[in-house]
Amino acid sequence: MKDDEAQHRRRSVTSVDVARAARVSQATVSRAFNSPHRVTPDKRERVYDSASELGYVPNAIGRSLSLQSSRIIAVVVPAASEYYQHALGALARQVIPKDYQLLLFESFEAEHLEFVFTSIPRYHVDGVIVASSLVPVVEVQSLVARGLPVLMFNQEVASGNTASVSIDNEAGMRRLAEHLVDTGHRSVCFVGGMREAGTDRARYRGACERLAEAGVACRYLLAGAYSYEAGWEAAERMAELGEWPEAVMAASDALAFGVMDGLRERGLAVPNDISVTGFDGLPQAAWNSYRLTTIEQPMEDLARLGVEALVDRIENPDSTAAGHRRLTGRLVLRDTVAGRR
Amino acid sequence: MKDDEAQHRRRSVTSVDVARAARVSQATVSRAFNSPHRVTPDKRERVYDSASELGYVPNAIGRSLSLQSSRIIAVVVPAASEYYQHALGALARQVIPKDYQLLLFESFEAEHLEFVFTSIPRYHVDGVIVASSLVPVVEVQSLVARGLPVLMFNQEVASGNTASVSIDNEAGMRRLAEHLVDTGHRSVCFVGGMREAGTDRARYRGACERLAEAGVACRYLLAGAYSYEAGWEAAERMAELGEWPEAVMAASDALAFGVMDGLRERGLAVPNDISVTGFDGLPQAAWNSYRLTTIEQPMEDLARLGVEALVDRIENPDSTAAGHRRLTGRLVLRDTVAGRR
DNA sequence: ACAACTGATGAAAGCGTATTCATACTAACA
DNA sequence: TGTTAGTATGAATACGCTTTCATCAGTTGT
Repeated sequence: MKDDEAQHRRRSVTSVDVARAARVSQATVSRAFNSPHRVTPDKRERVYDSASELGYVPNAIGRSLSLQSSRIIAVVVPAASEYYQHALGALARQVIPKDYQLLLFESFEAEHLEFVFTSIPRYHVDGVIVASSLVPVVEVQSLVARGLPVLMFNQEVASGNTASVSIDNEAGMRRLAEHLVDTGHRSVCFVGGMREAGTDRARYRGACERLAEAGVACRYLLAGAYSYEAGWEAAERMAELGEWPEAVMAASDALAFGVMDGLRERGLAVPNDISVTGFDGLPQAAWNSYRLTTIEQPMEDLARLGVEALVDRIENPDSTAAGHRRLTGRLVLRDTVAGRR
Repeated sequence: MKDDEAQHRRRSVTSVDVARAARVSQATVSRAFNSPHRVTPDKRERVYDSASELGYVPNAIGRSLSLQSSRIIAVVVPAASEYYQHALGALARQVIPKDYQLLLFESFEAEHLEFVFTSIPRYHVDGVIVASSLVPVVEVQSLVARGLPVLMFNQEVASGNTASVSIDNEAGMRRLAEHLVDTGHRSVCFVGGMREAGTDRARYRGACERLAEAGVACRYLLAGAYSYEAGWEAAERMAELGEWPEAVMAASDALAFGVMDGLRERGLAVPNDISVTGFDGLPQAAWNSYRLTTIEQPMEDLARLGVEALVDRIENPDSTAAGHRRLTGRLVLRDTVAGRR
């Protein structure tokens, strides 16, 4: 019986209700919450009392409509990526203290993405974070054309009117390649995820160039995805080729795990028979079954910088905050690379 | 020059603009989009033409305010949990076709949770999904008291006015325990995550009871978290105890991975020297370095059922959809349990 | 041919908030 | 004490949408 009030969905408490209870105008209630110094202490107290008694919380929808700003940021992430799930967490942590919320748009497949991008403008979000390796440039441009501040996460973007943040993929791979060269590797197989991904190209370029400088052969093997399974299959493909390289550079940690397990399954010891490197610095890279030598992305810094740039653009429309921010990854030496000869 | 329109944040196109361009009333524009059959074809066409020409998209904020319903569901997930990240993906997939969006509330620490729960009502979401093992019952009750439909994901809840969905944790662990009994194990160590988590208790109970029935000893070891690191430390703790059990039942896969690596680090072979079981069925459980025998949660089904129950309550306030929905997990036999004697 | 009905349409109200504008009041200054 | 500056407040409006209500045109039935 005591909860029969909760049974039927009752109209929620509005600032008008509070105003009536506190015997002030609705405007005063609004002021009491948004600019307390503009209200005399006694009325302010009355408002607060009535508010907490009635269980009043300001309605963000009404607020958004009035303010023409929702304090919500849309974030587009692929559903099944370990890396982007971590990024999402980091972004959430950065966004909260700035008093924004994240409206989640998970992208499953390419065709779903189109739907995602058409529905984003409906919500009148203050900004958009695109965290996804496969970016439909046209769609993003349509958001930008609407005057929406956009941040590309983990993506280097040339265009002047969208902000982006990523680590220096090319430099990261160079350092990894350099490490392989220094440890005497003479042949390398680069396992890429998807040709279309900008990060893939940059990482391959970094590996290629540094290896070429040292006269080390580097072949490109396309795994087709950034997943454990794709890595596993890449190892399979390498087995079919008959000749093992001295090292495998995977375009991502997830791929590297699959590659390692695939190699081991075929009786090769990592790193004694063959070295493996990853990229990203996922938590699993530190797990004892892998102990993967990799480039670790400074997620928190990346997220902080990105969110700062985006929020700057949101709150200061003609700021110069567009352009790319590039951080350097950290080379983490673990146990998957051994010296040759 | 061509993009200088996009430079200054222009007022967005509203239904009034479209109405003017199409020479109809604003009401007709609204009708053209929401109940097309109520508008004559010629005007409808004119509206659509003007709309696409102006790049009009209905403003969800205004719509929410008018409809008293935002078609947004808040979801509370812990930031760093592999399991809940998967759940989040599954929930997103289920929610989209029903035309809802997810507003993300990541919970980092206990004190942050309070802030989360107080800010949820602001957004006038249509419902809330709490996916988190540590549930502040008081906070949830405050939402329920507001008349907000709430779904507890991965949580068995007795209370009549909140829906919940989970697998049968007790039965799952029983089957795992039964498997260990059948394969001749005579001593088991159960590695729990957190005593306060409801799932932990249910899983321990399931293991305990079935093992007791077979006269098998079962000790409880508290890891303190559901993480790889906690599992690793649990293995360390077991080493200090001096005597190895014949099998370790971890309360989650994440724990099991840590336990396995910890055991191997100490020279024990899994499963030859010691068996290990997990719980949840994370993707990593299928990875070749672990091949973990575990109970797999039917994530998609769980998410579908949960979302159905929640949406039912949202759209049909006096539905009977409260109460607990329980699915059975699937026993996945892989390579971490070996026959004894 | 006229009444009764049906269907399309526009005007207007309402959703909850922030803010402008006008007004009443207090304090300060000469 | 009369004028002015300043402050606290309420009334009214705008934000973009859906929906009710009233109106008007067109159709059917007798």
